[in-house]
Amino acid sequence: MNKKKQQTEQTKKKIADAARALFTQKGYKATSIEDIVKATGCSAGNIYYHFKNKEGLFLYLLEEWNTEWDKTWLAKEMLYPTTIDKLYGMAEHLALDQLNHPLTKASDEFFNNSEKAPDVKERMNELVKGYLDFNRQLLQRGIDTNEFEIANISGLAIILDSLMLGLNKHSLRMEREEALEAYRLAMDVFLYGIAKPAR
Amino acid sequence: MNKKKQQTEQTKKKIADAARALFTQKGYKATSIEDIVKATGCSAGNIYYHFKNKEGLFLYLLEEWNTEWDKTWLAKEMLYPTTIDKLYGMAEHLALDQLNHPLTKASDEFFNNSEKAPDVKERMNELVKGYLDFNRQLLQRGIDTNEFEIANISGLAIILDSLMLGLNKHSLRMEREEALEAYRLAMDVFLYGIAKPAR
DNA sequence: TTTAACACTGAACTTTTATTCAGTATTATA
DNA sequence: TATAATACTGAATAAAAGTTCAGTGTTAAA
Repeated sequence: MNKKKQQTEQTKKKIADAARALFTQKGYKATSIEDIVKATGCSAGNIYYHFKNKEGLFLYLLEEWNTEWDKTWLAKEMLYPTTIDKLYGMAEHLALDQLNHPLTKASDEFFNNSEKAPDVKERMNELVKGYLDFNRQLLQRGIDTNEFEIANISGLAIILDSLMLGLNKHSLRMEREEALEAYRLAMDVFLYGIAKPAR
Repeated sequence: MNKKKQQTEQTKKKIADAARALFTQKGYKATSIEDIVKATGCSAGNIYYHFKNKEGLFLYLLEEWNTEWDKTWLAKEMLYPTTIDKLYGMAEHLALDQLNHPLTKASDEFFNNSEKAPDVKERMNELVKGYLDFNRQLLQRGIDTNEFEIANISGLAIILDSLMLGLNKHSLRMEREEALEAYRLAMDVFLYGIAKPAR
């Protein structure tokens, strides 16, 4: 019962790796099963043996990416004492992570496609809710530690997510150092703004 | 020679309007000619009579969108005396006019997926550069009028664009008032930040 | 060794897609 | 009125896409 499980894991990973690269490069819709077949060397039927369908394959990649991000962040979070430090740390983490896994381009396309089965929509909504919850918690901690003076936590969770979302797009055209700098600057602005203090 | 020209203009506009809405909502690849046929009520052949092909239709929309944005903003800009006012005005304008920024989503997809002519790519790059130039000019004015104290104008132009870009994505799931509020809040943050002043 | 579960193939099937074109109706021109 | 140009139809075409499934070889269980 070992060699089979091992084989399954191996090909599932092979398919996932190829699909991730292709979705990243070409986008969701423009990546065909045939593309994945060519990239992996295995048959179309085999892909459907391991994944329910194209949508399921993509959602699998998103969720995998998500849990991976959570894991690495959890290991990093301890290093930052204050919430402000955490925000800069998160920005850096995102900047670096998204250079390696820029799946967001395809997921934007995927998300904005209206006609989806309810279970697919459910999984998508859970993903977005996860991001905002994460931000809310972070901001709440900053309030608790008296670092921020904000009332509208939910609103600012969206602002923060928007900032990171948009910045990711631009970072695709940047070098590593340039992207890091941009993310740091974004956090500067998020925390301190650009207007002159004396008003 | 009048009734025909008028008719052509009318149906061309009808097709463009429907296509714009669909591309915005569903993205480039996911919008089919059949979708546009259903939305307009005219035939597929008619679309190809007025536009060279799907790509040509999309490029037409991009160009039209660009000139339209410049025109409307130029008319509005006078109303806002300070640069800070201009920024809030721009945010409101973006929040309300949902035909502007949402198209960037489709154009990103279009730009990234298209393995097509380099002159098309060049035109898309010019568009992005145009936004950042616009932001840079706005920020420069704010510095000239002593409203801001920023050094890294180019960096902040990207931050501002990122904020608007990301916020637009969230605003698709919002009601009108909710979206307006979010854009206002975004500008608050951009200008004043969220950290406590006394530090 | 026999049986059953599993991993996989690849061609066939069904939809969907962009695009074309022969033909029709309407309008302008001579 | 006759002719040419224009605006449009809608069915046909052909390529590409996602998905399925009967069948094949391999591994685990009895």
